[in-house]
Amino acid sequence: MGCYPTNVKIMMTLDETDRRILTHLQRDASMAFDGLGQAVNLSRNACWRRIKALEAAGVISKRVAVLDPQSVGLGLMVFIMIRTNAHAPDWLEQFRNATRTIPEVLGVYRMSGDLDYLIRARVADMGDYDRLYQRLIHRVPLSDVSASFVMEEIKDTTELPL
Amino acid sequence: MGCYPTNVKIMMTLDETDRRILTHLQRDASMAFDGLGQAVNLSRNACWRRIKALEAAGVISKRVAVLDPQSVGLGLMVFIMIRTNAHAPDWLEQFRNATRTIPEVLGVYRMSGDLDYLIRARVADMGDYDRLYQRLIHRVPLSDVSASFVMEEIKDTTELPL
DNA sequence: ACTGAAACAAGGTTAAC
DNA sequence: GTTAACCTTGTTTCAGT
Repeated sequence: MGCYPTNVKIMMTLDETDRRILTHLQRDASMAFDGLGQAVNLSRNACWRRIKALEAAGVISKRVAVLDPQSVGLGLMVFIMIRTNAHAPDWLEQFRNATRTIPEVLGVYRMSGDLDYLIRARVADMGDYDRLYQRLIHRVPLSDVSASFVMEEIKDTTELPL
Repeated sequence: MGCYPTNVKIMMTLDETDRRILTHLQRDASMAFDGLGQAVNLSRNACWRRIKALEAAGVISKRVAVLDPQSVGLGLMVFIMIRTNAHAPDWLEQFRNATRTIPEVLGVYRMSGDLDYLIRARVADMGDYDRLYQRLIHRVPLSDVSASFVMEEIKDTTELPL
C-alpha cells in the first residue's frame, strides 16, 4: 500500500522512543531530524536510523499532505449506508471497483451487523452528492441506500494512539 | 488546526498545475522538489513557490506520517452510532471534550437525520472496544448506542479529489 | 548493538534575471 | 516562470560506549 518497501512484514516492537517519534511524525512530518531529535532526546541520525527502520518495517506506510476540504470545495461530508441482499460472488467485486475508482469516496467498509456497507465521502454540496449517488447506482445495483450528512465535524484525525 | 499559518483565509483559485502538485503531495509528500517539478513540468522552485503559497493559503493544512494500523496493534475499526434525547446545552460540550480526548477515537460527527452522532474509532480487538465503550459512557451519559465493526476495509484514504 | 561526531551529498531556500 | 548560488538538512562513515 504505502510508498516504502514492505516485502518482509516483520512485527516490530516499538520502544518508548519509537512511540515518541511516531507521535511527532503523525502530527507533523515536516520536521527536520535535528528538531525531532531534540524533541525525543536523540542525535540527528540516531533519529534518522530509527525512522528508516520504521519505514522499512512498514510501521510508517507513507507521508502525505493533508488538504483543507473547504479550500478545495469539498465542504460536505456524507455517510452512505447500504443494505443489500445481493450477495452474489461478483456483485462485491463490482462494488469494490466502483467505490475505489470514485475519488469523492474516501472510505468504504464492509460491516458486521444489519448494516452491510458504509461509505464515507466528501462532496461540495447536496447537488454534488446527488451526482455521486447517481454515478454509484449506475455502476452497481443497490437496493437499500440511505445517506446521512455531517452537520459538524467534532473530530477528524489520522493520528493513531501509541 | 494545521501547522501552517492561516491568519488570513483567502480562497485561492487553483490552476491545473496546482492541482497536479496537490495530487502528488496527497499521495507522497516525501518527494523532493526536483522530482515533483519534473512530474508537473516545472523547475525546482517554481514548484517550491507554489507549494509555499498553498501552505500559506491553508490549502495544504499539514504533512503527516500515516501509520499502518496493524503494525501498531489497532487492527479493528469500529463505528459507534449514537441517538440521544439529551439536547441540553452542556451535554454536547461534554460529549465533544470526551471524544476529542480519547485517542482511539479518530472521527466524531454530528449528523443529520435520525442518527445523531457517529464515532469512528480504531481498537485492538473486541475487549479493547469494550474498554473504550466503558470509558466513553463513564464520561458522558449515553442512552441509545450501537456499534458496528468493520470486517473489510475496501477503501480508506485521505486523498481528496481535485 | 546502538550511540554521537564529523564529513559528505542532496535538497530546500533565496536572489537575480 | 527560470537559473544559479547558498546554506540548511538528509545521508554515510566511522569511532566510542
